[in-house]
Parts: sequence; structure tokens; C-alpha cells
Amino acid sequence: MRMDQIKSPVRCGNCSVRRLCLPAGLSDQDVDKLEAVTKKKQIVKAGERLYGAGDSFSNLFAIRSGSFKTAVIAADGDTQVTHFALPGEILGLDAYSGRTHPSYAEALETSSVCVLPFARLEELAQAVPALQQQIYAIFSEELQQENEILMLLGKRSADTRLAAMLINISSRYARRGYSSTRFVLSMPRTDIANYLGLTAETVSRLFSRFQKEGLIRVAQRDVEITDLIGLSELAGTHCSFDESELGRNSVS
Amino acid sequence: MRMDQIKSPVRCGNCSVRRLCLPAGLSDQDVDKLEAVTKKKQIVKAGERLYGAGDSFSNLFAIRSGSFKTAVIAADGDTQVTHFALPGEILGLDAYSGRTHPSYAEALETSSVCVLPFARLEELAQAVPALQQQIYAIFSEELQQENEILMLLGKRSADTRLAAMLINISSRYARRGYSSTRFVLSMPRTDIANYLGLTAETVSRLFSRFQKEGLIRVAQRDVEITDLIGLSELAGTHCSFDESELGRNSVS
DNA sequence: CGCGGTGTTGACATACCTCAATCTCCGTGG
DNA sequence: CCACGGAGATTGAGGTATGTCAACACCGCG
Repeated sequence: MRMDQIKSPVRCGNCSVRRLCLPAGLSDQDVDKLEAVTKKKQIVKAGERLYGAGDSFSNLFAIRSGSFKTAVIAADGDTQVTHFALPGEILGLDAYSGRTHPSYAEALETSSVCVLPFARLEELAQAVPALQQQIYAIFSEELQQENEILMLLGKRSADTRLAAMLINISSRYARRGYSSTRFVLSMPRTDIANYLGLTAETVSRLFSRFQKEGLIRVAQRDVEITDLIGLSELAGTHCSFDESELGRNSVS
Repeated sequence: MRMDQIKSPVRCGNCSVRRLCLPAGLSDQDVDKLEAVTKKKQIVKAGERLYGAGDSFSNLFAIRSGSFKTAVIAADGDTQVTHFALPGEILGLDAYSGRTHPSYAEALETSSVCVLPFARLEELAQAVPALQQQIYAIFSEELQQENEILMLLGKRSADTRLAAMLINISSRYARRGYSSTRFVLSMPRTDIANYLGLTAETVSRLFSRFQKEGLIRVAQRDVEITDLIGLSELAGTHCSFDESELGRNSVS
């Protein structure tokens, strides 16, 4: 029932997301040290957990490929999906202070991660200021992202929430070199709904409505954004894209 | 229009919240170094901003006394209150990665903060592992807290949200040596509502209802929790208090 | 003593949830 | 290869928690 652990040495150099991950901003020399600290690669199959809520904290995980959801569990067993994580992102940072994971991370598809023993990483960061700064930056970005989601959940209507999430996913894929307009959502409707504070039915209805309005084309988990500007406007984020570069495919 | 800046040297030793603040876990010697890095004290009056959204980032702020709200501003001008900060907490961490503050911090009452130039703090942390760890811990705790709020906004009913917020404030006051059952809320109803993703009217109605149900007594911003256990149960957090130590004052 | 900002209360509107039926997709076994 | 079954997704009808709008009350301050 446990996950595969591959001892093959990790090489950041041939990793497609090294510019988004911990090595960002590090010299080749420092990257070597980082690789030396990285224990191994690990494969996690869809539905398996990288760590569970309450597990003791010893490693951070860097996503090489695939995707994860993270979620917290309330006293009454209710869970809240807090993030959908893509390659290059670091999982487990919220466990530092308590020495135990307050959330769990579950693979949405077969995924591969680098295992980073935090004690050794901490030690290395103490000697390598650029790494230290990168760790701060990752913490800080996570805080910023969470604030954006608070805004979504606190103030936005259901359609705005879903639009914002699609734009968010789209731009994150774009940064990773994938299409910003065609992608496959690796998570089921229930997870999207949970993440957005809605029900699966509402999410489904919205997908249908967006399609009718010509904003997207959707078939199950395949999504094509046909009007990126229109969707961005709905999401209320006219900023994350340079509009001049985007063709608007008007429909109605 | 700018805020007072008092050059009197900062002394963590006589600060009531040093155990919750950056000095936590540091040796006396390291605390001395931390004080040397701390620029000055600053007084912020009610309604004034410690920093605004978009301001360039150079300092962190440690709250000595008083309280703040932090909020993010969307493209359409809509704002979302993201946190109510109490003495001992650090403000500004989310600005690290972007070099600019993504949120603003506004004093809810006349407050006093220590100004921490981040460049120097970073430098010191590079030399003092205990400080490094404390910074990680603070980042990590903030992430955890945000996840809790996501749960509130995503899954909880209005009454549960308000109850959870009151319990949260109560326990944070308790940790600072104040009463956990009687306190003055330094923020107006509109801020509470904004924070909880509700309207001021709903919050007001809930305060009235809680009072009718014997959970609290409330007069404007003065709050007395008369049934801490009942309120905790409503909040769904039977964990943050040791129930045996709490008298339940049944009413109806 | 009056004024303005803050808080309270009421009546009504509505966005989203709930419950339930149906459909689609896809893996499994015959 | 096809039939079956089950999970996920869609669609519909109706209910409800919370928002909206508006009047009023309270408190602090000039």
C-alpha cells in the first residue's frame, strides 16, 4: 500500500520546472548541493496520499510531474480542498511549525515528486543565502495565493469563482509551457466545488452555462477556453494577461 | 499625515509578547542581536495604514500593542479583510516574493509596532539558525491559519463562522494573558462581516441571536462569552480548549 | 443638544443548495 | 465483442440561508 521509492539520483538540470521550483535563482554549484540533499524521487498513483493529516513532518515534496490536491480536515470530518498543486510547487510547508502535517496531499493522477528532508534543506539554506531567499519567496507566494482565494470565497459569486479558477489554472499551465487554452482538469467536479465553496451541481451548471455563452468548450474534464478575455473579465482579473496578444473568439 | 517614528531603542526583554514574537526560542544573546537590527518603534493611530497595497517592501512589522486588520484589494476595488492581527504577530511577510505589499495593514486602534528592515533581518537569520527557524515557524503558522479560514468560508454557515471567530479571538487573547471571556472587539461590524464573507446585517443579527441563546452578552463592541463550551461547539472546535477547565454557564 | 458614524431590526428578494432522476463514460467480466 | 455496473457528471424542481434595501436606534463628539 505504500508508494514506490526510486533511488535514482535526482537531476534538477533536466527537470522541466526547475525555473519555478527550489533551484530558481541558484547557481549551478548551489543546485548541485541541493541535489545532494534531495533524497530520492517518489511516484504517487492517483488517489494515493503523499502525506496525511497528522503525519509527522520530516520532508518537503517538490512536484516533478502530475498534480495534487491539498485539503484540511475539520474536527467533524468535513474537509476543505485548499489548493491544486502543479509541477514545480512545493508541498508540506504548512507543517513546519507544528512538526505535523495539518493537511493532506493526494495525487489527482500518477505523479512524481522529489523528497526533500527538511532538516538537511534547512541546514543547506543556512549556508546558501540564495536558497534561503527562494524558500522565503515560496512561503510568501503561498500566502499571497491564499489571500486571493479568501477574496474569491468571501466576496465572489459562483460564476466568478469558477471563471477565476479556470483563468488561474490556465495561466499556471502557460507558465509551464503548456497551452493556456486547452487542458485536462485532473480533478473531479466535487473537488472543484469543494475548493470553490460550492456544490458539484452548481459547478456543473456553470460549466454548461459558460459553454452556452461561448466562453469555453467542455466535455467532462477536457476544457478549451474559447474566449479568454471574456472569461478573464468574468473572473475580474484583467491583469494577468496582455490582452493585445489574445484573440477574442466572439460567438453570439 | 505620516506616522510617528520613535527612535527610542527597542527592548524585547520588557515586551509582554516576546514569547509569541520573533524572539521566541532565541538565546538572550541572539535577542540582543535582533534588537540591534530592529530600527525603531512606530506609533500608528486608528485608521492609519502601516503600509498600503502596492507600497514597496522593505520592512516587516512586529506588533507591540494594539491591533490591525490586513486586507487585499481586487482589480474592481473590492476589498477582503484577510486577518485581524494582535500583539506579537508579524505583518508584511506576504510582500517578500513580489517586493511590494499585496495587501494593506490598517490600525484598528492606536497601536505600536517594531520596524524590522527585512534585508538586515534576513542577514541576521543567515547567521542565527534559531531566528531562521522562528521565521519559518511564523510563515508556516500563517499558512495554517489561512487554511482554517478557507474552511470557514468554504464550508461553514454564518453562525458557525462568527462563533469560530469569537473563539479564535478569545483563545488568542488568552495566550496573551488577557481574559478569554471578556474583551472589546477593536473592529467594526463591517470588518467582521467582510472577514467572514457575510454582511454587517447578518453579523449583527447573529450577535443578537447568540445573546438570546445565552452564549454571549454583547453591547456594541464589548463582548462577554457566557457559554464558552456552547460557543466552541457551535464553532466546531472542541479542541482548542480543555473543557474540564471551563465552567459552562447554562442559561435557558 | 444635534449630528454623523455605527449598529440593529424588519420585510423581501435571490443565489445557491438539496434532493432526485437521468445520462455518460469507462473498466470489467462473461 | 458486448453487456453490465458503478462512479462521475448533468439537469430539473423546489427550498432556504443569506443578501439587499430601508427605517430606526444608539453613542460619541462637537
